[in-house]
Amino acid sequence: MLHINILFITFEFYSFMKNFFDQFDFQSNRLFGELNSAETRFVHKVMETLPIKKGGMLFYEEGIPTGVFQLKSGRAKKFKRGFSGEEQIFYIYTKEDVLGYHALLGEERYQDSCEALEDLEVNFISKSNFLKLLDDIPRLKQAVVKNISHEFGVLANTIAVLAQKDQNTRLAIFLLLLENKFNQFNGYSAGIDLTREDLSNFIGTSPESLGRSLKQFKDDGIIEIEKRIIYIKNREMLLQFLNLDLTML
Amino acid sequence: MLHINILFITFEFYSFMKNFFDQFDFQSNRLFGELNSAETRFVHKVMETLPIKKGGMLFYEEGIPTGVFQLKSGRAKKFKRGFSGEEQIFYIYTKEDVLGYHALLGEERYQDSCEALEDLEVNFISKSNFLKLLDDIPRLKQAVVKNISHEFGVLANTIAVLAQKDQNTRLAIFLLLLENKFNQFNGYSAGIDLTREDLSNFIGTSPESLGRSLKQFKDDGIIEIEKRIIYIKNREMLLQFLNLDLTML
DNA sequence: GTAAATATATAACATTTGTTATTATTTTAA
DNA sequence: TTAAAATAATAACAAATGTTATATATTTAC
Repeated sequence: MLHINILFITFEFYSFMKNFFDQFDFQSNRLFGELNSAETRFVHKVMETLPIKKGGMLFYEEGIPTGVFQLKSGRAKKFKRGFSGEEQIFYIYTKEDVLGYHALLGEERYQDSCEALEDLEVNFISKSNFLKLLDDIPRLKQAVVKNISHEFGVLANTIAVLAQKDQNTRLAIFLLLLENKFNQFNGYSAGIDLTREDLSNFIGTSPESLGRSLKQFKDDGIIEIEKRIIYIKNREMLLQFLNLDLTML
Repeated sequence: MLHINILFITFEFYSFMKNFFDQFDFQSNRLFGELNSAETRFVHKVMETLPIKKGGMLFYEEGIPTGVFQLKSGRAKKFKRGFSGEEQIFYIYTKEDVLGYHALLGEERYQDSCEALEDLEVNFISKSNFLKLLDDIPRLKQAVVKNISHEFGVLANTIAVLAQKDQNTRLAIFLLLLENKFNQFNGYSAGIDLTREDLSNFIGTSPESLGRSLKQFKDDGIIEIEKRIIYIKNREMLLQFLNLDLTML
């Protein structure tokens, strides 16, 4: 009886976590996944491999759209600059993610910038080829539109976190999200490897103030840091920041 | 010579302000505006007028999509609830705005909630009728997709403001935006009329702390308050919070 | 119109975050 | 490998924001 109960809790918990991660994930890695093998062949035909160095730009805010990218390996940050020029990161792309299609679906210019966080291998599809793919594969167009709609919800969720949560809570949330995102292809956790500046530009604080929160988490045994890589040691304590109604789990 | 210079400054200033307002405006009031008269007749044919009382819900987060709304009069807030249930407003719709189409373009459920801030007159288009319109008028579908893409940029800009700016700056920005949005159909300013709770749920603070910022603005002669309505008295001082490079204006 | 309920304004104190400065560590380039 | 440059960690103090409490004003319901 107890055993069954535990299984039930576990199932509820995993579905909560899945929902939590989905709410903050663009899921653009699924875009080409729903195609059949003939369509997939079409897509791969027009892809060209492109190496991009760490620090290189995939595209610039206000730049004229060139095409669509899929990351084969590496990570890239998407950000916007405010009036005063400060960088605000609002997403980090990883392996398999597709990006750059917003500007092709109506807007004339890129609305944000994308920069490689490390050396990237990228599959590139030129603007004309991608628009042709959308025309030839209605299911792909439908999937892209659906995904943009989903991404809208992700940004709305991000707004809620940034506007409502204090710094430690924001850090807890982003650590959970980043570890999930960075390690979904590994069987183990390789930790969270970001410069303090990037991490602080993501959670909305200064690097010094972020450092203080990290130290608190270290002192509480929630995380460990080696070099600059953050390892989560106590996931439960991070989840407590979410202020969940645990009776439902 | 001086005269020409002043004109130049004025032009630059207005184009800056226009750009500023556009960056934070969904512009969904333009959606039906680009249609020709025959298409417009089609659209109006399937619209039905719907009165909604203050506090009434146009739709709920997680609810099954019913259709699309256009406000004929009144204002409505769009919000999402965080894990702990706190309301985060991320947009306020006014006269002419069209809303509710995200959920129809792929997502199964509404991703956010929309509530009438006052008694509304609404034009409603049912889901099936709207989807038929999108099929019959490709230009409309194109415009909707383009607009969602634009809205994505608005949310990204909102994220940058909420993550990077302190409370007084956020208040200054939102006051400028709200006054522009609320009074774009009037020749004069009728001020900003929102409950303190709604305003604080928009700028990301508590009503008490918002009150303190409002008091500071009052003491500095930036605003005046009557009943709860906020009147901007010194627009220049609000603009200074934007930290602009004024040499370009 | 009046009482009750709700919303707003304000102040005082606690906590969090921003900022400046200094030291330690890591990375880069010669 | 080593020196220089860049990044990260930490501390101390200043400023901003959260929180609790109380008084005032406004709206609602009878």
